[in-house]
Amino acid sequence: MEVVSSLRNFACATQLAFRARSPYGRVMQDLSDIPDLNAGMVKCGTCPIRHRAVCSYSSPAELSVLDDAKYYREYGPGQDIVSEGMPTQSLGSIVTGVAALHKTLEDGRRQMVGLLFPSDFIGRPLRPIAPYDAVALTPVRMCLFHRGKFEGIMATSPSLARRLLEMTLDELDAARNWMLLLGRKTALEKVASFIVILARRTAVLRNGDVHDGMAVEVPITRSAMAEFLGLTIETVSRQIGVMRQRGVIVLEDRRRIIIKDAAGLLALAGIDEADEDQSAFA
Amino acid sequence: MEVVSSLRNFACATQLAFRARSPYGRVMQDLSDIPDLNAGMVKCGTCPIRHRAVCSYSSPAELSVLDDAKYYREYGPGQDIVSEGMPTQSLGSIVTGVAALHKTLEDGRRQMVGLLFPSDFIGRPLRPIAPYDAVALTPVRMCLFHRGKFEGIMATSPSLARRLLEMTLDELDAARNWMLLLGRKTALEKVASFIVILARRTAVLRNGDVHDGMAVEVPITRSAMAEFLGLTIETVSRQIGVMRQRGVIVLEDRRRIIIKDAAGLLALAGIDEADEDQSAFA
DNA sequence: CGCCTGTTTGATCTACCTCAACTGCTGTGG
DNA sequence: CCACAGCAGTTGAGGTAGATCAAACAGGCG
Repeated sequence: MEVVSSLRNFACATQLAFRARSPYGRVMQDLSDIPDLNAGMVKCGTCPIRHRAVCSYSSPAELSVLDDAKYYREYGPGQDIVSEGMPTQSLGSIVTGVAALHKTLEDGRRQMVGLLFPSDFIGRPLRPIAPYDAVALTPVRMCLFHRGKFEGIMATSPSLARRLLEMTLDELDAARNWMLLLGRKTALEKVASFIVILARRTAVLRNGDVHDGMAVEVPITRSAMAEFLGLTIETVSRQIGVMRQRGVIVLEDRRRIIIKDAAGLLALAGIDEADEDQSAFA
Repeated sequence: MEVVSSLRNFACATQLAFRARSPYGRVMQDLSDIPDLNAGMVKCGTCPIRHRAVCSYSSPAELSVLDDAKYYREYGPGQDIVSEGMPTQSLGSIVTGVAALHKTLEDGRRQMVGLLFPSDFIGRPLRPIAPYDAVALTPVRMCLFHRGKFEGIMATSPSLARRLLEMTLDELDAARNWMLLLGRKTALEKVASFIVILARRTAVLRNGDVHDGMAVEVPITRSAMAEFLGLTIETVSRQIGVMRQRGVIVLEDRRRIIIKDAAGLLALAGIDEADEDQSAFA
């Protein structure tokens, strides 16, 4: 378990760095409207998310079945991967990039309900109608399977189902931590918690811990942060300001934060150390 | 899928009625501190939750293995079933009663993160440390397995794992709807949504729909409602008052609500009809 | 009858939202 | 090369939904 979780974090942090250095504009988005079925296609055995994605327990024989069935597709920032209420004909893993799941009320109020990094899985076997939007926040490359094909493979290969159960249980834990945040934390605690989440992803990659002086890349806009936290962008911005004034963090750049006082940040987030290794969103 | 969901709802509504007629006091709770390993023990084949619990896909042969491994235990209202941060040596299904999962911040702020009815599963295979408290809200009877034994059975019998995956995916959907509620709905919408959730459980039991004049049993206290909704008890009470004044509902009793204007209630809850059959917490 | 717990109601306070103006960066076109 | 449009982010002023503090009320149980 520990290994899997470290690897997940590795992927995420890699992505953060990538995103920060390469902000993409509208042109990229339009280009990627064209499905890219071949470019950069990789054999499962050498896939960067091989050891942490839904296929990580699959044997070489099972992998070759997946190899034959899979196809790649790319999405530009802001582009929909799946749309709420629409049937999805395919499902699969994020290979590179960051995506978000959203739910929306009729009047347009939106709440992010998932923040997904490389190796995370999008789509529900056996349920064709998507209960949320999935949107690419950065350029995203997906490794996809047609729904029916995937369900068929899953029925004959228990290792896929087992890994999917494990990942789903982890996501459920994360969702529950997130519910505590949404329902009971103050704005300051919410923003501090979000920075801690990012910091832990980054730290685990280096086999380290969250420590004073470490830099954290923020892979998403203030607006996406606000949707994550159930706040407005103004409140997010103000709370970041508060933490800056208190000397807990320094903004190196709008997308890069230096943690000056890790203990203070943890305290602001209302997180006890015991939660540390339980889940992505402790 | 449809059948399963109807049956789930049947169990819940049964429970609601039971709870409303039989409020238990402290004495019951003390009695139930003594594990009750035999009384009311039932063969899996005739178990009331047989067709919707984690075992619902198990063959007769598999059931007899479960039959040998299982034991019952009862919990009184307010009693802990599992405690956050503690190792759990067993896991299993609710046979009768209602239980809640809570997460707590150091200063005592609490958020409910799960509301569980008969056939729902408590405990995570492969993760011995519980990330939340589980508390009985009414008298609860659990059908339990020792952790190691359950994991062993799961490894050899894919039908258990498959059903558990299905249930976990449903819970994740529910959690995401709940996140939308916590992050973006107003107090009035939250309370209206909660009543709609209860009403749908009740309605589906009768193979009907939420309609004017229907009665809804509220299985939990205002305080538990507040913890569910991320509000205070006072606010919950006031919003119920608002709906009463507007003629949307009538309180027959503190634990029993008559819906006068179902369409109005749905509108207040900010739920569109399309969500109707997607999840317990649409 | 009187206590205890759960609920309602009232008065005030405040954290966060809303509306609005401004800053700074990036890309674009003259 | 500069001007300026467009967007993400910050900052400010003011309003409000919901929390907090406090008191009254209702039902069940000893």
